[in-house]
Amino acid sequence: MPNKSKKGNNPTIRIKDIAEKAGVSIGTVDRVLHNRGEVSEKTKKKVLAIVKELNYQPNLLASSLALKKEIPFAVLIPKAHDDDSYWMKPLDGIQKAANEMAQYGIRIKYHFFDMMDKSTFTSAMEKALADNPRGILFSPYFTNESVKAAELLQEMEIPFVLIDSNLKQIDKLSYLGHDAQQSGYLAGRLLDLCTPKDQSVAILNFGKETENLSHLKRRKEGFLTYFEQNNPNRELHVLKSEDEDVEYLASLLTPVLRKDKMPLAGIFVPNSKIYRVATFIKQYEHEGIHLIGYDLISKNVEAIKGGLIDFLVCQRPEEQGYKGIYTLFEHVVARKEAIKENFTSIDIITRENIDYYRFL
Amino acid sequence: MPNKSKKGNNPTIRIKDIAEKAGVSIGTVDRVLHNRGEVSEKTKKKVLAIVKELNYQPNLLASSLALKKEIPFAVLIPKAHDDDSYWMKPLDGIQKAANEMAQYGIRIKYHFFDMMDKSTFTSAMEKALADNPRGILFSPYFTNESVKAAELLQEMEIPFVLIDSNLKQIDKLSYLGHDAQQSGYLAGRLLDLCTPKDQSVAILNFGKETENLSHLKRRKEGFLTYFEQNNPNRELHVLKSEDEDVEYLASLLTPVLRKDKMPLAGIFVPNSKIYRVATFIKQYEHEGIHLIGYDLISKNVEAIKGGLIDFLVCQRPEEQGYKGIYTLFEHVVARKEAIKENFTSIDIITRENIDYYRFL
DNA sequence: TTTTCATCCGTGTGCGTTCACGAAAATACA
DNA sequence: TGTATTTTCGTGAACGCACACGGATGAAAA
Repeated sequence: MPNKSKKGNNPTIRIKDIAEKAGVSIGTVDRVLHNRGEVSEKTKKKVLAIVKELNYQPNLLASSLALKKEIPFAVLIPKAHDDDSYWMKPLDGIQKAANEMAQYGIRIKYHFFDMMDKSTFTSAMEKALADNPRGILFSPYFTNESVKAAELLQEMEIPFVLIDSNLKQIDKLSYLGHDAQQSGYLAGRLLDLCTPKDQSVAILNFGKETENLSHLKRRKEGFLTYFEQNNPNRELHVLKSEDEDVEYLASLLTPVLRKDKMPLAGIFVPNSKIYRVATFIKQYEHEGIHLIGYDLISKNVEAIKGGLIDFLVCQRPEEQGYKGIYTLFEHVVARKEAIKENFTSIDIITRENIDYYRFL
Repeated sequence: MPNKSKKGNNPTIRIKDIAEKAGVSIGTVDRVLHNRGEVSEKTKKKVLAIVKELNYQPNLLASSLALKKEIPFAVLIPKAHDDDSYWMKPLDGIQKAANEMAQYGIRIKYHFFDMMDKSTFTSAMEKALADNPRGILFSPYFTNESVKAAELLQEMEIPFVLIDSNLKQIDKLSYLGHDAQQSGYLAGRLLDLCTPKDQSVAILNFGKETENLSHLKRRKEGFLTYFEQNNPNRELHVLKSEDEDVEYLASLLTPVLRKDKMPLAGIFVPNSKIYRVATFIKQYEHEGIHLIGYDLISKNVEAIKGGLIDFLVCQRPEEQGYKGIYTLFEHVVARKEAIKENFTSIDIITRENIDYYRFL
């Protein structure tokens, strides 16, 4: 009899069904499927043909039940300075994925590196490799070191996914992140939209900032490109703050704000530090200046709810972490193909919709 | 020996472990866990205590492998008029969930009803109930009929989740949808932001529109509330178009557009029909009017990319479908608790970020 | 012909559950 | 006390798959 397992109309085909149709035993089919040899070319071809014909889909449940060994994954991301840090967020997503996949034997080992110190990245990667992970998720924060690591991983045939930033030239399993240039472009659009055309806008970088430099650069490019293409007459200030201190900010911004002909109407900060500017705006009572920044860290959330920040651009860091692990899982356990470049959406957050952006 | 299954350090505890510790057989433990009687109070308590002590987590894989019977779910949503219809989107999400959960024996039966005809809802619900589903996902499009159905489902002890609209007073497993009022409020904010304060804005309803009326009402309320609270001096036109025809629209809008003192600067349509207005704007060359509407149906996508629409508010219908099924699954198979009111995010879509809103 | 060895393949066991079946223990009734 | 019931429990076979082990076959070497 074929199989009457689930009483559904379209019977699920099992290894046994293939075996019967091919006139061999399930052991043989198994050897073919995992191609671990010990089977003649002839029967191998026959089996493969039938597998294809019946469109056999292995039962993941039974598979990982039988295959009772662990599957170690490694995660390599920057250390979060505190609980409000950006890098807590991918971690949340990763942990959620880890919980869901514990059933399938997935075990995740975390390694953190210091964003100030390249050597910690390399040594963390070495530690990660020490326990022979079946897959790695990491953030290629330091480009050179990451390229080297990626090449090593390729040699060792360990699949890896990148989150947050991309290594374009490298053949990874997948990249999960946002399009930084486009997000800057979007920020330009939003700032342009909400400020009078005859006033100026500024982009402000924090100089001490060591966060993902290539991202910052590309966000800035996108922002500037927007005005080039859509409003070239707009006066633009490109500012750099050497300090995060409010007094320093005041000394930097006040001269720009004072200009009479083209007063400053909006400020864009291409990372999560926008809340610093919000603090300045509040302390010095400059309400009315429009602010756009990045990321749903709690200080920013507070500022946007208080009406100090107009827009936050959000790159779904939790989703990056979650999907990153999920992609590894699907590749290793379910042998599925992955999407090479998987851009997360660029969310526009305002005071009005922020409460509905809770990632679970 | 305890168990050395996964070679992990913290051993997964199995039914067998509980049985041994309680001095009974696994059959007994099983009976206790599924409390299907035939076990004395005394041993039941003992087993339960040990289950709790060891924090036993059943192995879903083994469970659904052994439990080879099907789990039928029913889905009850409005019929999509065509492939570009809004109601295709939740369906996509539902189907994605269905594929993932086929492994666990989940089988979904679809029932569609006509948005013009209440009786089709009732009869579809009857059909759905006919094959004793273990869970139902439906859209309570017709409130009265839905309340009745919900009460029936409660009696029959069939868990159900609602998508798209909510039945507040009803005790459902979960509601998945957006906050309609707040999305209208957000639309007000956006339109206010991108139009000069001394010009007027309009909200336009299509009269023939039979789509989810309570949603439309609440979106409108939110929109009006925004202006009441934030810009009460703004001139507001509340329009109703009896026809979707461009000529009719022209006859309706032209007088409003012509006003010299407070020319019309923006139009809000509280549903996916905004593309009709876009067509009108283009044909009658009224570029410069800002448009805000709902939903990523392809006609709207086209219009937003062409620069005719400024913003689309998106309620993630695919996610509603996906999560709806997922919630049922978790409740029925994994016996997890669900979140009663699960609002999806209210996404702001512009020409700049639309390409990154592909749901998979 | 018998022995040796490599190649190819089938059988059987176990993964953690579920559930039917029937046996044992406890209780009822005579 | 013995028998009939009822209650309570243990046993074993699946579910689909992975893999170890050993058996069969045929060709080459003795």
